[in-house]
Amino acid sequence: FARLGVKQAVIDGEIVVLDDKGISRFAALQDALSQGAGTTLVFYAFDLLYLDGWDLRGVRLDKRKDLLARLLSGHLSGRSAIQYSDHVEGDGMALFDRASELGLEGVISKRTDATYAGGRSTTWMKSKALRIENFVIAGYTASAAAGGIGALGLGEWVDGELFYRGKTGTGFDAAGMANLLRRLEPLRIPDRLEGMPKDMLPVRPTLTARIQYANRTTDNALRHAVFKGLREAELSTPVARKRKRLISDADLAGIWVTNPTRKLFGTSGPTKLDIAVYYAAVGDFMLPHLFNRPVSLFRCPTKSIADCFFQRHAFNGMPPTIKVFEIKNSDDENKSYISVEDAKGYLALAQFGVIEFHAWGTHERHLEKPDRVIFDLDPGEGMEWREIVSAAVHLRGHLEAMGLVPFVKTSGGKGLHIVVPIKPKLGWKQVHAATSRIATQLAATGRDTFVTVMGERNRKRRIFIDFHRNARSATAVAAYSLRARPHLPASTPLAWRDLESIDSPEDLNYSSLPALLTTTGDPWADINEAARDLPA
DNA sequence: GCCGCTA
DNA sequence: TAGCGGCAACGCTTC
DNA sequence: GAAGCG
Ligand SMILES: [Mn+2]
Ligand SMILES: [Mn+2]
Repeated sequence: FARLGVKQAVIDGEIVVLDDKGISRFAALQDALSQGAGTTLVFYAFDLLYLDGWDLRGVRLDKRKDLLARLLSGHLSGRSAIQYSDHVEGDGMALFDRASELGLEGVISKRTDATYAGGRSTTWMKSKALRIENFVIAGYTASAAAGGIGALGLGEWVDGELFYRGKTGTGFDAAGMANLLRRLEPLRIPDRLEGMPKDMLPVRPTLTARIQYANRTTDNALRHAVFKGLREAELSTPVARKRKRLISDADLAGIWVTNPTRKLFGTSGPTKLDIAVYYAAVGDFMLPHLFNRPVSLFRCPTKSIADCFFQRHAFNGMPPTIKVFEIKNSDDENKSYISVEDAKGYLALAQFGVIEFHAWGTHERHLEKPDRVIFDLDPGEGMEWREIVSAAVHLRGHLEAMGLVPFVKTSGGKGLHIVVPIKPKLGWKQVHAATSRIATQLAATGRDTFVTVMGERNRKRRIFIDFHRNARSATAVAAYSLRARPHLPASTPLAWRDLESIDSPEDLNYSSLPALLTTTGDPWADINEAARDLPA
């Protein structure tokens, strides 16, 4: 400001932080203000109220901006900390559409002949851009005239509860509608959400749609909602391979649970039966990775998510075919441990409220010689999904250069697991140390991206390479295990070529995964043949 | 979710 | 017999 | 030695 050719001026404007596309991001400004340094603040000047003795508040807007532009001109470059906030006269609608497209927050419109007025007034208005967000499809209205569906009923999860948010009747063509109808019809359920119209047919809220809308009514319903497509994961179809059946029809017929309709968390969402059905559906793919490994179960037998607990020892009432054996702990005491060794025991665990399976990186037959190691990439706050993906690809290259064959799965949360099959030759101490070295080497290639230490605040905006899952008695969530969170995401093995096409790992969950697996099969089917020697 | 104790 | 309470991991790292 | 972490 000191360089401007002026003694005193009052300039109205806004301080912003721009992202790499030059778009103002409020969240980035908050970050910048709380962290103090490191980012570049920019002041956008949009009005001039006073200039060297002249009060300009009574002057027309177009004249004021003209003066402002002349005051600043000659002092600004594209990188200056002060920028002139330019305007467009005339076609407001076209500008608004373009702003929506670019993902801008919206448009401010002002009358060119207006004098300055602080606060709200009729001479200017703010038009928030249309936004696209995800909503659950909670129902639909049937309409023969429209070709099946009249409108989709939309829902939104808030604290584990589903609320009706209105409907949309536009955005789908004939083919899209036929597909939607085919998907929605089998999902019909009896109970309507509060506020849902009487002619709407409620469905299980398992499909998510991208919905564009302008704003919300006072009771939070969407205005001008437009269907922009289903949000779902898409995976590649490999050359057909025969599905090896590990679960027989007799096993399936024997599935039994008490309280099948018990909602796991809160008043809506998945039930105990959903868990049983999911594990029955994925068992053929999951069991090869689970059989005969010491396993810890994460159980949620009651309604309260806070009462969930880990169980690694044998327990009363256990399914009879769950195997029990002894393992010495670090104090040399014998403790009972368990493993799954047939489909019957596996399927029976749903009755005990088992949601998650966590396995050791070894088999009972050679307990002290691990056969799989895992690098758990944990994103710190502020890490984007695509950054985790590129970190995983980076680590893959590193491991392949060592002659190893890495596999990838989602963790079920926000991270990724890189799993490497190894020949069971080294002991736990050596394996843990070897993975520590690999993690440290990787971290050295990007100090700003990676950390290998657990505690430390520095995990913010970094990826923690957690190699400690490779210590004796440590576990990692098993391939295809669900996670005990509201929409039951699954830890999902992926083909490397599919990794980049996933944009939100929560789309891989108890409801979507069984169908996806019937076309993809298990991308880890050949993992055991890929075991190599881990350099000690 | 299950078991064992108590009223 | 209905109801209630106890119970269901662990080892390593970091402070 | 206690607290945090997964
Ligand atoms: Mn993780
Ligand atoms: Mn971790």
